[in-house]
Amino acid sequence: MNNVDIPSKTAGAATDLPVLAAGFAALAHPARLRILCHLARRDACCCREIVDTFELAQSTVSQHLKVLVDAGLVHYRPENRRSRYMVDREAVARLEEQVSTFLSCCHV
Amino acid sequence: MNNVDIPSKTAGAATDLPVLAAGFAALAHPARLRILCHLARRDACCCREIVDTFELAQSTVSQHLKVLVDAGLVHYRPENRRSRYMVDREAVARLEEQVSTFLSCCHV
DNA sequence: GTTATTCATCGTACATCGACGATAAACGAT
DNA sequence: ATCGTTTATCGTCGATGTACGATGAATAAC
Repeated sequence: MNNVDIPSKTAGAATDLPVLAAGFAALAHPARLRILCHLARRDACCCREIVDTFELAQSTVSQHLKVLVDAGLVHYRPENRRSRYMVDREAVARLEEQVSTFLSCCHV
Repeated sequence: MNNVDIPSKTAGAATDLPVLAAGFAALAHPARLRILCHLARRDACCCREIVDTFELAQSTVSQHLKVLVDAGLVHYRPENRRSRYMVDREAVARLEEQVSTFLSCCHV
């Protein structure tokens, strides 16, 4: 019911719509897009650096980061003082693939 | 501030992050993904047909359709009795392009 | 030990979402 | 004219999102 067969080149990859929708939701805020983009430029960031970069309270940034981490798009490792956030590039690539597959099926 | 320069092949296409985030938001619900997919299969649909297809109240479907229309992904023309909903395939293609551009910039 | 820094989490306040039923308008059919 | 169908919109209710300040824990520096 929540799966869609997609005529893709990658054989038999059905798309799980709730999962895909969750991915979209994680990206549905400009601040998170900016954060993700910022993370992608550097290799790793601590929360503080992002707070300094954007004009947001530290708690707000922490929340946005959590959303990205929960969505699996960002890696998180608590380090000594600063925590280490890193784009999970494979996950982003995977999401891009899924999004592309889904959207191209909608404009063939 | 909300624009990101992306090293894309398509020259000079800066991405407007609030706009992109709005696109993501429109797709951030499984029901809307299913509706969009359904619309893409048929050429055009009335609201009723979608109501019959999915187990949702008519008002709910109408709301979801409105979101898709407001996001510019679906065309809307009120016809005699039934209204006519149609995927705007160019808009979807455009969004796919923007998403791809943004996401690939995040996993280079 | 004390202090400063960094961070996650909690609580709060407000806005928005998502579902539904009810309703009214438009229209075809009788 | 009346009835049934289709649809958009309104109101409501609970859940979720978004922002912030406050707080406490961990740790580096002194």
